[in-house]
Amino acid sequence: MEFKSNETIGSQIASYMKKEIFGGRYEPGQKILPIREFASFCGVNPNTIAKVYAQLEEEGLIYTDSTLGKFVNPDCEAIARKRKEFLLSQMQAFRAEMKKCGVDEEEFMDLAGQGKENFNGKE
Amino acid sequence: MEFKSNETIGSQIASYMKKEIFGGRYEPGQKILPIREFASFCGVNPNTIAKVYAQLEEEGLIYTDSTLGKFVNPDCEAIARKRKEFLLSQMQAFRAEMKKCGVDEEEFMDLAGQGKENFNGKE
DNA sequence: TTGCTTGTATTATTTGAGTAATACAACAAA
DNA sequence: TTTGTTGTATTACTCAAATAATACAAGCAA
Repeated sequence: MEFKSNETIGSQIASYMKKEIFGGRYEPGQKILPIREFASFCGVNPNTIAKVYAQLEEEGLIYTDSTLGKFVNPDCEAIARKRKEFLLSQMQAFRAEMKKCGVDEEEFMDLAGQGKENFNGKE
Repeated sequence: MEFKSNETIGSQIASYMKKEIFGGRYEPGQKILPIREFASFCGVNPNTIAKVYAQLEEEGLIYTDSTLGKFVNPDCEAIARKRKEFLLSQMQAFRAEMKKCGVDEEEFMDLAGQGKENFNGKE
C-alpha cells in the first residue's frame, strides 16, 4: 500500500477503510482484518492501525468483541445513514473548494458531466 | 489562519494559494505577498512559505523577479489552462473516491444536485 | 489443560515537518 | 551613497506521527 506524504498515514488508512465499508467490500456484521494483519498488509506499525480502528469505532462504523476481533457495525440502516451523511458532506466540501476556484453552478455541473467520460478516453 | 492536523501545513497553504489564483483574487501579473509577510499573515515560519512558493513556481503559477518579489504568471491563457486542468483532475479524483463508496452515475449526479440546495437550509 | 489469536497498553526511539535565528546578495528608492 | 525590501540559504532545535519491541489479559480451540 502506498501513501501520500502530505497527509498522515493514519488519516489515509482511515479514509481507505471508510470507503471499504461504505462501498460494501466490508458488509455490515463482517469481521475486519485483525490489527496485526492489517498493519502487515499496509506495511505500517500495528499501533497506527489500532488508532485508526479506535477512530472508526468512535464514529460507530465498527465495534469490538474482545477477544473475537473487530466487526463492521451490523446495523445496515445505520451504515447506510452514515454513508449518506458522509457523501453529502464530501460533496458540499468539494463544491466549496471548487467555488473558491471561481466555479459557478453552470461550470460545476458541466465539469461533473465531463469527469465521467474521460475515464475510457471515449466520447 | 487555521490548519487541519492530518495534512501538512505547507500542503494546505499551497492549496489555498492555488485557489486564490484560480479564483481570481490574485490576477495574472499581480504581485503576491512577500515571503515574510505571508508567513506572518498565516502565523507560520517563513521557511514554510518559501517552500510553498517554490512549489507554485515549479508548477508555473508564479515567477520570481529578484529582487522585486514574486508575481502571478502574467499569461492569462496559461493560468486559465492550468485552472481547467486542475479542476478536471480534482473532479476526476473526487469521482474516483465517490465510486469507491459505491456511488454510481445516477447517485453522483443526484448528490451533485443536492449539495447545491443544502447551503440555504432549504430542501 | 495448553497454545494460539485477539485487543490493549507501555516505553523508548526514529523520522520528518515545521520552527528559530541568522546571514548574505541583489537591487530599488531616498 | 545609504537604507530598506526582497529572495535565498544554512544550522540547530522542537514536536508530533510513526516505529520498535515488548508485555499482558481474555477467551477460543485443540
